[in-house]
Amino acid sequence: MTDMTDMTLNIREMCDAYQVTPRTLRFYEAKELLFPIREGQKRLFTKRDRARLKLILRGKRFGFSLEEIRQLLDLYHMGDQQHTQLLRTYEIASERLADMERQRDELIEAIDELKEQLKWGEKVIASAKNGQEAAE
Amino acid sequence: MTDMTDMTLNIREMCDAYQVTPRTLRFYEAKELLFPIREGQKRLFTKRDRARLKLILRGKRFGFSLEEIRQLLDLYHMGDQQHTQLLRTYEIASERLADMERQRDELIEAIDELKEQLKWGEKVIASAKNGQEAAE
DNA sequence: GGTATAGCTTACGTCAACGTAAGGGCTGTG
DNA sequence: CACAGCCCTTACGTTGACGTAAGCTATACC
Repeated sequence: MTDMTDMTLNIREMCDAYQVTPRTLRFYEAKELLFPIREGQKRLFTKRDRARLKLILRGKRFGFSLEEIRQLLDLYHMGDQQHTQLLRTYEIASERLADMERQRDELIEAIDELKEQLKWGEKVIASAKNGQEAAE
Repeated sequence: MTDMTDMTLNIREMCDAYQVTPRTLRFYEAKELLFPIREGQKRLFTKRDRARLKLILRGKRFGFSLEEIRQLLDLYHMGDQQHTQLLRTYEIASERLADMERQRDELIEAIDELKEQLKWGEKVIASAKNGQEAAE
């Protein structure tokens, strides 16, 4: 077996893998969302960074700010934290979960409503088309 | 019956009703998301404005930009549009709907995962507590 | 008439999340 | 060694969605 060393990606590979720009990755590092190791001055992104980036991108799609995401990430990465900090993180995550559930419910409702509107739109379009045909 | 005239709200009432600032309402008017009528130079928000504002605020919670929302609003308000414009609006709304459905699915998945993490967090917290008790 | 209250306009300020430009370093290749 | 190709840092620019301050206006009340 080819020594499947705990593969790291350089910045270019990382960008291609996740459809982001180098600037974005460096920005996330500056904001302490990612912690690539260094080889000389070049960044090497680990498996851990890849897991975190996935979560970051997902969080963004749900409208969370990077700061909120940073706090959430802590939850996924607490091994030897202090108890109180851990509790705080747990609370934050619980709130976030409630947010997400609310958002999900509202989203489901909004989807229904929009579907209704689209049905209505189809009717209008169809009748407009008929009107046009009649005018020809 | 007290003449239930098609009640309009002034800017203050509107703000209180929807938890937004006057600046926000003026901003939305400038961006042509709302169309309050004028009494002198004062704005009066109609039932239509209230319906639109609800949709705007919801759209925002889903991470849509004001411009995207503006296009969507057209769908809820097309009476005498031209056919092509109407079609375009319909398309935009359809895309938006697809977005929302994707978002919903992803959200549901993320909720599950976060729940898992929280369960795990509970375990860590519980065991940390035991350790502390044992140390006392 | 004075002034408090509410609303208005104009315009500059702010914050997040990057974009983009400028200049420097390392490595390999002809 | 010259030059290309990547990567790096520093730092100013940009966009969206308002915040905020300054100064004007109209109505209400004393």
